[in-house]
Amino acid sequence: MASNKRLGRDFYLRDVLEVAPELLLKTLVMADGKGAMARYVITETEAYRGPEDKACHASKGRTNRTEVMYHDGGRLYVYLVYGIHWMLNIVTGPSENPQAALIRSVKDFTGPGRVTRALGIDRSFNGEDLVSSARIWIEDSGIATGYKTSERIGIDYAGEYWKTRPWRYYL
DNA sequence: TCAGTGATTAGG
DNA sequence: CTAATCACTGAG
Repeated sequence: MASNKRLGRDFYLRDVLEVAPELLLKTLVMADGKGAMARYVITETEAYRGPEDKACHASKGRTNRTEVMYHDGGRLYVYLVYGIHWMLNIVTGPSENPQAALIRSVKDFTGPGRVTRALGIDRSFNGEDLVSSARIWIEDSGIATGYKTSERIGIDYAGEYWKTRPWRYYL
């Protein structure tokens, strides 16, 4: 029987290159506070890894915006891009080690901006802790899987090396 | 193919 | 204060 159990801190404390692919097929759960829960299976992620990664916001240093990425893994990093779209990221790794996994798609909602629109994610979720939050968390479906990889999308500015890292993971 | 949109950042 | 940039999307 599938475990349907909330993932604990240890899951998120590992390197983003381990966590990002393992998020595939896990279930993102949203509770509305009135007893209703919506469940979304994660189908596409990307890894952003440390100050050296020119595509990672932490490559520009520690700022108010990037502060949450310096926390222990398990927090959410939510920011607005192009003035329109909220991006949902899961902070990974130990503290002082800025990394995050971008949730690009869940089942039925393809594209990071569409995911947050469908789920009602906005800046109020920035910093939320998936390990203790009453309104959002991730459950282990107990299903193992294979996956594909590719270059990350939308980071042409990062230069040839970082642009070509195969850090996008999808089913 | 390309405009929209506004938070964030660097710089004067 | 100004100006540039942007981990995207939908319309045409």
